[in-house]
Amino acid sequence: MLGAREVVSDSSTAEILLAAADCFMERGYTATSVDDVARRLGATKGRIYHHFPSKADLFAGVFEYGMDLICVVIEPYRNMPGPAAERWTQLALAHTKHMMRAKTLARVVWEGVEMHLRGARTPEQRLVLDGLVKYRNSYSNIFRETIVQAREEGDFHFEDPAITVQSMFMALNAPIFWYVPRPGEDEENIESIARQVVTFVYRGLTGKGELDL
Amino acid sequence: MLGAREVVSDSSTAEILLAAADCFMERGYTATSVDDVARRLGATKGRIYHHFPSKADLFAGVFEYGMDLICVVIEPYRNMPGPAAERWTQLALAHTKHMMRAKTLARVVWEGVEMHLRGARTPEQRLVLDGLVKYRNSYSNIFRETIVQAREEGDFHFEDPAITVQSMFMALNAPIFWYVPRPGEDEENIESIARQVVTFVYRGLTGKGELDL
DNA sequence: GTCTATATTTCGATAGAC
DNA sequence: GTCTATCGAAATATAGAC
Repeated sequence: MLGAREVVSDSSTAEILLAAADCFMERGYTATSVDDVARRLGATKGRIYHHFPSKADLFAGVFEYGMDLICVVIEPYRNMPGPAAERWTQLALAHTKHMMRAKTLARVVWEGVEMHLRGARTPEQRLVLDGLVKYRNSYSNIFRETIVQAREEGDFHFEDPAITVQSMFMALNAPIFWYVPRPGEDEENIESIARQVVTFVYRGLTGKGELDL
Repeated sequence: MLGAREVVSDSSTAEILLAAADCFMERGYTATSVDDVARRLGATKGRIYHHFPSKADLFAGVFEYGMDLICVVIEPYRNMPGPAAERWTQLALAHTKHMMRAKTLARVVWEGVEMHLRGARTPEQRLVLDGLVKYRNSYSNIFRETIVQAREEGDFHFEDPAITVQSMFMALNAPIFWYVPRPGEDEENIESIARQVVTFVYRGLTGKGELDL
C-alpha cells in the first residue's frame, strides 16, 4: 500500500498529531511554538516532548500521518482497469476531495515540501525532510505514470511530463488555500468544487488547441 | 497604472529590499531574522532599522515592490484591443515569464497572501496585510474580468469565476516553486516553460469536454 | 505519562557613539 | 546613515517532582 508506515500507534499520540496539524496550518511551522500545540491540547509541553524528541520530529509525524491518509484514499483507484484517462479522473477526484476534507493535514504536507525546496537548514533536519519528500514523490509518481499512459493511449496531450504534473497538482491542490468548510452544506459543496477543478485540469490535459499569438 | 506606489525611493533602500527578498524566499518570513538580512548586506541591523521601523514593514516593502514590478510588466497588455481570449494569452504569458524572472519577489508576494489567508496575528500587522492583499486582489481582478469577458465572447467555458481564477493562478504560478534558473540557457528555457504552462491553462479554459465517470 | 521549573539561545527592537 | 552594545521577550529543550 505504498509504504504507509502506521505512525499513529496510540490515541494519545494521534491527539497530539491532530492538534499539531491545526497549529501548523494556522501559523506555519516556524511561527508555531511547542507551547502553542500544548495549549491547544489543554496540556503543557512535557506531554509533547514525552512522545516526540523535537519539534521537527513532531512536524515529520504530522507529515507522515497526512501522507498515510491520502494514500489510503486513492488506493481503490490505483490499479483500476480500463483507460488511463478514466483512472486519472477517479484519482484526481478522490485527491481533490480529500484536499478539502483533510485541508489541515494537506497544508502541513505542502509546507513540508516547500521547506524541502527551500534547501537550507541543518543536515539532520535535511535528512528527515528528504525521507518525507521521497514519500510524497512516490505519491505524485502514481499520477505521473497515469497521465503518461493516457498520452500513449491518445487521450491526453502535453509535452514535458514534469511540467505537466506540477501544473496539474497545483491546480488540484488550490482548494487547500481558499476553501473554507461551511457547517451543514459541506459534502455537496465539496463535490461541486472538486468536479469543477478536476474538469478544468481534465480539459487542460485532453485539449489540443494551440495558443494563437 | 493600478496604483504603483513607488516604494523604492533611493538605491540604499532598494538594496535592502532585494537582500530581504532573497532571505525571505530562502527561509520564509518567520524563520528569517533581521540579522540574516543584515548579514547578507554585509552590514548590521542598525542600517535596516534606520530605513524600516520593523521587520513587518520590511516585508511589506518587499511585497509592494514585487507588486509594483509585475504591474509594470503586464501593463502593455491590459487594454489590448481584440478578443479577450487573445488578451488573456498575452497577459498570462507575461505573468508566467515574470514569475520565473522575478522568482524571489514572486515568492515573497505568495507568502504575504498565504499569511493573510491564515488570519491570526496582531491587529496592526493585520491592517498592513489587508492593504497589501487588496493590492494583490486588484491585480488578480484584471485576469478575472478578462476570462469572464472571454466567456461572454464564447471562447472560454467554466462555471464559477472565483474557482476558475484560483485554479488558473495556481497553475500559472507553479514555476516559482520548482523552476531553478540555469546560467546561460535561461531565456529560451523560460519561454519554453511559459508556453507549456500557459497552453495547459488555455486548454483548461477553452475546453468543453465533460468528465466521463 | 504529565507537570513544574529552568537553563540556554535567539530574535526584535532601542539607545547612544561615531 | 551606520555600527556597537544591550535589554527584554519568546522559544527549544531538559531535569526532576509527582
